[in-house]
Amino acid sequence: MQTCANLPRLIHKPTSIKDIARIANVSSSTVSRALQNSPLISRDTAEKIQTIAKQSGYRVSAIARGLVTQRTKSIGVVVTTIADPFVSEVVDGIEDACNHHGYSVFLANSNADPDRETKVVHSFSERRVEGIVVTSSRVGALYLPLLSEMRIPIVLVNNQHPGEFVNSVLIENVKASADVTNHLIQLGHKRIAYLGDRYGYQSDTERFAGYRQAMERAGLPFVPELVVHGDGKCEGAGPAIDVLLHRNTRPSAIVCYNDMTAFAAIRQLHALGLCVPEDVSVVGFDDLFIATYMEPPLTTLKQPRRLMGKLAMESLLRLISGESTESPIRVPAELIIRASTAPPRETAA
Amino acid sequence: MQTCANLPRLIHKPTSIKDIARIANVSSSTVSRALQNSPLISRDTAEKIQTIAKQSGYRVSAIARGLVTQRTKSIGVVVTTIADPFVSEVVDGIEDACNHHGYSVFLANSNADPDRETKVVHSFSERRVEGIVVTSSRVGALYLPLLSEMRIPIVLVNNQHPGEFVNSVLIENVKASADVTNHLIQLGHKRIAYLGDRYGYQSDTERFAGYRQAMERAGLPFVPELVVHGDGKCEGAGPAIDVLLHRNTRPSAIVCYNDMTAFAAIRQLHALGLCVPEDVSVVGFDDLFIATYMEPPLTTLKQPRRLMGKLAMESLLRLISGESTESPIRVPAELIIRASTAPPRETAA
DNA sequence: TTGTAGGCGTTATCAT
DNA sequence: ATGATAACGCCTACAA
Repeated sequence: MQTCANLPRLIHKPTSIKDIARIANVSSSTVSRALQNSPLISRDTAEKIQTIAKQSGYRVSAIARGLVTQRTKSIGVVVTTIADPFVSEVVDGIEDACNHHGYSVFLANSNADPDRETKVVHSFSERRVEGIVVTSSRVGALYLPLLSEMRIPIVLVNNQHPGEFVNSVLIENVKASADVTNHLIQLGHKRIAYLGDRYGYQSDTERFAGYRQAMERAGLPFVPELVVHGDGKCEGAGPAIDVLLHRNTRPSAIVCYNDMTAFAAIRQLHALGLCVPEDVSVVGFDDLFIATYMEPPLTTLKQPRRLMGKLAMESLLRLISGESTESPIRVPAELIIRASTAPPRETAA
Repeated sequence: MQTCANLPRLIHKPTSIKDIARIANVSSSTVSRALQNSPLISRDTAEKIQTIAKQSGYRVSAIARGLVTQRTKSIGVVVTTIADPFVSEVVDGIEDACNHHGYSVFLANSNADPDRETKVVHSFSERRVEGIVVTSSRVGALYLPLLSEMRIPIVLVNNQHPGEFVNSVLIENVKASADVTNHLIQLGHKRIAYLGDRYGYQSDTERFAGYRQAMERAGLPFVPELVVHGDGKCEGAGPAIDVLLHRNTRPSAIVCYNDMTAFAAIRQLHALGLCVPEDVSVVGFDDLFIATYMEPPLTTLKQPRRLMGKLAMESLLRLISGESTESPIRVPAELIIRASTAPPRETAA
């Protein structure tokens, strides 16, 4: 338990280009140039200056530089919550790409609150970020007015919106969802339920479309009773499962909007005395790392999350540099078959 | 698939205080004051100016302001990887606290690479962040020289280091680990193993100490054979379990360094045909949200991660404002008993 | 190769 | 209550 009062620090001021200039007996422009390895500087002075800079622990003020260059080399990332495992991996990819390009990232949670989200974007705007990437927001519509006003390029991950400075990176949801539904169909399932998300997320809509497409192509009837909605998180799935199982048509398999939903669904099924996959097959979407560790290990769709972050950032950089870009960028999801799916009871052996 | 070439944006410049001044026919200082609701301004002009500001979509340049005020209202957060569920929740707490205080957060991954970590801190320094929080780094020692040079307050989460501008927020690891070990002892276990982390993390050391303390106080012998090390992640635990089970003394319970390790351990035990908790009890540390969803649900220690982030940020703010502070801050972990622990076979019934 | 001067968008310190 | 002016730390013509 140590205590420290450290007011003196507040007086401290970092060494500036001028300080170095004084020591080196040159003008501050010379220092500036030397520090940027400008070819207009003699070897000698350049070295001398760099030595002094190092010794004095000099660090350019990115903020002073930003003021004059009008480029902050920073971007903003707004997420619903960074605590979401899907989101955090995407951000990991974004951050990595940022490094490679000398950018820094501002991070902000919106907590899915439109007000908060607006404030965040404003704050980013004040900080003069060169671009913004938004992951998994359902309020993409908010950005259109905001950005036309701010003229900052934006990239949406798992959400889409038309617009001049707006790009998107999306999973091939329809195909992926159809893939996993087909997997169930091939196992012999006929009464396949869809457990979706409550909010009007684009990804939910698309996954639902893929589900319907696969059912239709297989000549299986679409039964509205087999469609139910959670809230995209664990909490909502339990009740949704209850509802589903108390309807007339009982499913032999459930396509879940995402892994979290699937976890909760499986748990609820267990609570109701049902076995997975013996009584009901369950599939997720995401391939969170714990999907492997579940009992049973979850059949799901693997999204290249880090890659999505990387692509989003690269797309943003293109937007920033004024290059023409292609949008949306669609990335494929890979079907990972594990043990939560099996042929239905009546068909199996 | 839409294409857009948007070079014009690059020419665009945000409206400044001067623009507003011109429109309102006042000096820029008046505008500055009006925008800050200075009492030195007449109601009328203030309103007029604010209206114009709103209409023209004016946003203060935080960077210009920062240059003159010498306060950026920003902090840096360095993490090994934001994709780690423990880390991301801590960051969630930090971010939240930042909001409440008008701060923005720069996020950077170090990937546990000292070089990278140094670069990150330098980058933060250039951006003139007012403080830095570092989570779960094992290279805390790096910071001492760096920061004495930069004089930026730092708060370490789950790591500790003495120093003038350094504070720490830590879990009461020793007690928590002793608690969970005691839980096993009370169930009747005697051959309790410890599955630790490979790196020299402080938290690992402390948890190991708690384990030993509990064993000793219960009069149980310390068996070095029962101690094995993974790598703090899933990958390392499997092999470690193999090693452990091929030694002479077979444990009836395993205290794992964290939940991830525990998941992997359970999985490996299953692979070896052993049942949890019938054959071997397993406990984790963290209470990741999926701990509930595991089969069996994991007995573990719940760390108040969000709170830790919040406390870290508040501690940092105090450091920033030069207040004297108390360090380290220790937060308790709560024992959550679930189904992965049971009396050992020979004792049961 | 180096120096001078001006400005980036604010705030702060004087005056008025 | 408002305006003029000078910073803040850096970059970049333009001059020398």
